[in-house]
This record gives sequence, C-alpha cells and structure tokens, in this order.
Amino acid sequence: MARNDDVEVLAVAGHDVRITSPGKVFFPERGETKLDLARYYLAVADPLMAAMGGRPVMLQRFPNGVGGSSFFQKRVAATKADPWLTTATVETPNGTTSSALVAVDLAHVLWAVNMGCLGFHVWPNTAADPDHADELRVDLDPAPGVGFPMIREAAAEVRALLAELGIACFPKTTGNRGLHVYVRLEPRWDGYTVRAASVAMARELERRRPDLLTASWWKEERGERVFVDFNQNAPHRTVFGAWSVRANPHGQVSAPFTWDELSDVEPPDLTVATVPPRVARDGDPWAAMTPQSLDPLLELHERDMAAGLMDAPWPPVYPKMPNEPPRVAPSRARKDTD
DNA sequence: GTCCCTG
DNA sequence: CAGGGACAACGCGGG
DNA sequence: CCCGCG
Ligand SMILES: [Mn+2]
Ligand SMILES: [Mn+2]
Repeated sequence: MARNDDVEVLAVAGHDVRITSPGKVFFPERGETKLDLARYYLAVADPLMAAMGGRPVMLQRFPNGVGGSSFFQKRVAATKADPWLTTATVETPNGTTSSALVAVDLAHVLWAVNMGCLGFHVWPNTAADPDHADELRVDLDPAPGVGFPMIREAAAEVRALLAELGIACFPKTTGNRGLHVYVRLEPRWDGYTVRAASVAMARELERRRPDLLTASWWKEERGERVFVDFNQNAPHRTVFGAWSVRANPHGQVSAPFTWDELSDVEPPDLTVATVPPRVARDGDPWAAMTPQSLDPLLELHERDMAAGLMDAPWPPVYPKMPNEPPRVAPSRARKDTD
C-alpha cells in the first residue's frame, strides 16, 4: 500500500487500485471522502460480493461527489493502465450490445469507485450464464403520498405469499423511499419467464390486498398504494444493487436486512457511515440465501392465463409482445366500438 | 475522472 | 497544450 | 406531433 499526496494505492484482490484525489469530499453531510467510500466498500466486501459478485454492472458516476454532475456508464474497456479489468457482453431490448464491467472482485469495485462511481446497477444474471436470470427482484414503489409504514406492510405481504409458495426471499432498503425483496433463483429460466412470474405475483398480491397493493402499470390506476413493479424484471433491466450507495448527502445505502428488522428499519439510518459497523456486528443478513424454484409462481401465471387474463404492458423501448394488451393508459385509449 | 478529439 | 464533449438507457406503441 | 414508464 503505497501513498503520496494525490493518490492512494490500495492492494486488493491481487491488483493495485489507484484512488486519485482520496481526500475529495463525496458526501457533504458528514464530509466522507472518496477514500472513505473505498473503505466503505472494503468493509462490506463479503456480503457485497455474495450479492453482486460475477454480475455485469452499470456505473452511476459522480466524479465530484454528491451534488456534482453525474452520468451513467455502461460501456467499459480494459485499458493499458488496467489490463486486468473484466467485462462481459450485455444487450439492450433492441439487440445493441455493450461490454459492461463485471464485479469479479473488490478490485473491480474499487476501480469503479475511483471513477467516481457511488453505486452500481446490477444485471439479473451472472456473466458466466447470460441466458438465465437467477434473481427475481420484487420492486415495491410507493405512489406519491404513500409512507414507509405501508411499504413495510407491503414487504410483509410479499414475504407471506412467497412463504406460502415455499419460496425464500430477502429484503433490502432501496436507499430511497421503497424496499426491494430478492429471491435467488435456480438458473433455469430466462428473463421473459421471470417477468411472467413477477406479473403473476403482482396480480395475486393486489387480489389479496387491494387496499395496499396495485399491479397497475398505469399511474392513473394506482391510487395511494404500493406498486409492485413487475416490469423491473423485464429482460436486460438492471436494479440498484445491494450495498450500493445513493447520491444522497448522507450517503444512504441500499442495505440488506433481516425480516426480524422489518418493523423498525429506517432507511435514513442506513448510510455509508452506519452500515459497516452493522455488518461487523451482525454479518450478512442475506447469508441464508439459496437458489429457489420459480415453478409455484409460474403455476399462478398459468392459472391467470387460463382464466383469460392477458400479459401486462411492457415498458417503452420493448417491441410489442405476444398477448400484450394495448400499451396505452386507459384514459387515452381509443374508444372501443364493439 | 479519464479519454479522445479539436483548435 | 488547453478546452470541451462523451460517458444509459432513447426508441417503441398508441392516439 | 404528443405521451406513456423507470
Ligand atoms: Mn423501486
Ligand atoms: Mn420501479
């Protein structure tokens, strides 16, 4: 570990990773620096790599820290300075390919930190197995006016349904206002199938708790409820990763926690400053994650299709899908003449 | 933050 | 050699 | 042309 005034060099995972401007303040609230951010990722390295290791990631970069200008970066190339960087090919819905960074070890993570990357958007597949999505992400999005108590209740409802189906799942804060619930999957299904399962789950959740949850893609139909964002499981879509840091003055983290903690978890309390001691004390809240079967949710989906339901609307940019209903908000739909 | 292109 | 732009999705379905 | 959605 060498050092001079402008550059800190960290020996990590067999590579020397440069952290330039280590003293630059990245998080104004408490003044954590770029080097503090690197130390944060070192402190959560074990659970971070369990969650993100081997996956392609997109960088969200703030070269001058929180409050500075920012941009996403998907394409990464190994340079002469860093010939060890590993990339993998990822695609967009229209087939465009990119070489994305793969989080193979903490050196790759810290390389990104040096580029001003606060957090990572993670693909639902490993680089080694691009044709299978091995993660189901239940994205709980509060409509305007919905507070965190309802989000907690929504997550408990997700857990109850999945438990009935024999599927183990694990929660994290998003770093913003919502929660994510993750299911590790056996690598047997592609992204289209995982999304179909997600549609079925969202609809079943709304059937059970229409007062609390909605599966409606169209905002005008959601009301003051929690939207179960099934489209976040569409092929090629990324999600803000576990242990990643938001561009918030406090450095709020997308922090995994245990179900026991659901009733008192407070997202603003989980920051780049508070999460490392939590991990040191409690270890990985997701340590028990093991690959699950998607079959129970696919049976739900088949039941809905047999009952005459259609697929749900896809996001913009995706081509029209078989059995997709018209992709238009109901209030704008052409009047049906039959 | 770094690269790459322009002037 | 200084300055500036690029760095993701941003095209697809409907009216 | 506009708008939808993250
Ligand atoms: Mn969300
Ligand atoms: Mn969402």
